[in-house]
Amino acid sequence: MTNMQKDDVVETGAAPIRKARYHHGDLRAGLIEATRRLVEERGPDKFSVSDACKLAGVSTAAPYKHFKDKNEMLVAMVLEGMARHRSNMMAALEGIPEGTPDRVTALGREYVNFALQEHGVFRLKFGGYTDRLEDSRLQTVGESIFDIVLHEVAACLGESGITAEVRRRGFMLWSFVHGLSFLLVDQKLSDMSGGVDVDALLKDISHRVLTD
Amino acid sequence: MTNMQKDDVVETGAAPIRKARYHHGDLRAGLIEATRRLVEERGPDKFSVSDACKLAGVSTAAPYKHFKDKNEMLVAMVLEGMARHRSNMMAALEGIPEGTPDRVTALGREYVNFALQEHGVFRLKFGGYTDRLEDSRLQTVGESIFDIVLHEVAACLGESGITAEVRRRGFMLWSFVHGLSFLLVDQKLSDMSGGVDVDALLKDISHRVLTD
DNA sequence: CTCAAAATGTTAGCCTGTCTAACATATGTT
DNA sequence: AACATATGTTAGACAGGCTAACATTTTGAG
Repeated sequence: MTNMQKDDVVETGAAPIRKARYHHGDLRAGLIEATRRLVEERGPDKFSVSDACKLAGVSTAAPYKHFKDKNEMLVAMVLEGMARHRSNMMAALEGIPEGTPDRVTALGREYVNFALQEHGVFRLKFGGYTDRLEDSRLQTVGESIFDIVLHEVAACLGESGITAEVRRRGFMLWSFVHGLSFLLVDQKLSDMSGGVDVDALLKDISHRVLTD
Repeated sequence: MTNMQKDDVVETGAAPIRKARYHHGDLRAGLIEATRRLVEERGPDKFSVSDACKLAGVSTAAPYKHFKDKNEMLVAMVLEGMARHRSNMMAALEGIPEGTPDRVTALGREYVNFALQEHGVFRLKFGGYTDRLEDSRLQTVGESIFDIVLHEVAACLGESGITAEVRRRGFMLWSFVHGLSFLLVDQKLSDMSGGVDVDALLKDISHRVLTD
């Protein structure tokens, strides 16, 4: 039986995203994008490879030419997301005077923003589902983001390098902002504390951790 | 075809946990325990209902007499775990003078302990996988644990009731301890900060947040 | 006590989803 | 043009969640 040649129709609605040819052009990227959309919309555990295939407009076997398995697809998507996260963090520092706690606060705000905006990525990266953690590239990009924070903390404390004390303070800040992100994503703040102001909270914490 | 009558053998090794009769006795509890074990050992996403059935020594259809679906099984297990968490938190206060920050620190330590000890429960409760959040009983037990913290924070601040400021400080502390728990579970501390002392960190944070 | 109803188990099997095997088509290098 | 390689397709094996139909115990009303 010979394969059917699909028509080269411009897609109308929301679903598939290509002019249906035998070869996609860049299916790898297309699948990552489809994965991202689905994970954000339906959540990581509702995600299925076959849904991603429908969205990308290919058969359910196609992804396995580009990814080892479902998990690799998710890792690839998270890696892209974390790269975005990193560049957002860098951008958040623009125009804020060096060595001020405001820079640390800005990083915290951006961290929280990302968690809320791309909570699918955030949860896959940090929700800690077993084998996804083991990818060393994920480890690396995570560290590079923490390094941005450490650099600002050092500047605020008047230290020239990343001393043990800088690490300690940086880790305190990270813990706080990280936990805050999870609680906000889970809507604990609005549910269990009245209308607490996130910005004020971040500023307050930065001050408390960076002084003394 | 008639069902086979199983022998009433005392089980030897690790696996199934009952004297095989047609009726289990308390299958609901047995399945929850099996679920707990498997989730802790293999992680929440590797968990399967059929594995739990093997461990409990019943057929794969049996659970559906006790739980609506897989998700309900996990919710039931997490509810049990959170009850344990709550009583551990209460116990952690024993023998520590009232109104001291040491009580808050002790609560933080116990929170982190639980996350490390029962990280499967912790991740299911807070990793935020969609529909599990929607159970109001999970919400309730979570709030009751936060209330323990708020009570101690109020005492430290010399407030008689749960004021807005008490909530704000309590939320800060929760954010910190919550984030710390996630980072410790993910082993970020040992990887990215040298040998930072968790106890000292908790004490330091309690002090910073409770003063001024 | 008796026996019907309710509770709780079992087997069989459907369905969805992951992934592999075998095959088809496109691309690019010579 | 022609082969190798890359990338897609269909068919189907297998696992896991869940339901339907049936079996066995337990319960409780008379």
